Amino acid sequence: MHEGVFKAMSDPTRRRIIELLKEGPQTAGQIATHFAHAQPTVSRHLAVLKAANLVVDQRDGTFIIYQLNTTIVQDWLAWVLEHFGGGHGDETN
Amino acid sequence: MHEGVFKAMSDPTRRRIIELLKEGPQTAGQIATHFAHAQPTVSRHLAVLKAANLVVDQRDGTFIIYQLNTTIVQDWLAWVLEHFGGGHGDETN
DNA sequence: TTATTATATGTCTAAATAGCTAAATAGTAA
DNA sequence: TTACTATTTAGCTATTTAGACATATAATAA
Repeated sequence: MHEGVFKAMSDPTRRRIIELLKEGPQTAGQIATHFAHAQPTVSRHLAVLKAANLVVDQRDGTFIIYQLNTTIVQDWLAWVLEHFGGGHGDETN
Repeated sequence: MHEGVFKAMSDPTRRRIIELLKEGPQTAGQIATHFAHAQPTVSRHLAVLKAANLVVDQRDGTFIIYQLNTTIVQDWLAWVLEHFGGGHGDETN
């Protein structure tokens, strides 16, 4: 269920993209300027984030605007806390 | 800093090992019985968790007992919450 | 010493990953 | 239509990864 999110989160570039998008939606090109990578490389990372449903995209003319899917991020955080936080493992049983 | 932890967390088998160890220390062999994988495969996963400092091991005769490094798990959770939780990105600045 | 048990490590294979350049696509405008 | 811009996709390479089996190591016991 959260497998894709974990995989997406395992890459530092993608984590930075998520942090960037926390400050607001951005164009694929704008996102790419924050990295030393070639633009297609960043595009691939965006595709991974999109496949994990962590971001949503929306075309505006020739631009494609990426936006954080806050719900998924929050759900994942809750799941992570439930499974690895706390102290004794199964307080929900 | 948390790169190793993210990588370790990205594998489902390792996540299950962490969940198992939340219930208490276990022998490498005991851990292995919970999975369909060959013993060396589980041993390799334990080595990854150990490299990420997520677990600590301690020999007891021929056995090696693995234990969760709760501090690292908590630190990672705090870091994840700080970076991906909340709503506006840089409340710590 | 030898034998046995528990675990790790060597070595290989198949699959996945991240990076690149080049080419394709989608939209806009002349 | 052509031309231009923004972005994705194709195709490739190098690296990493997870899995397996075989072998090595470490501790104990006889």
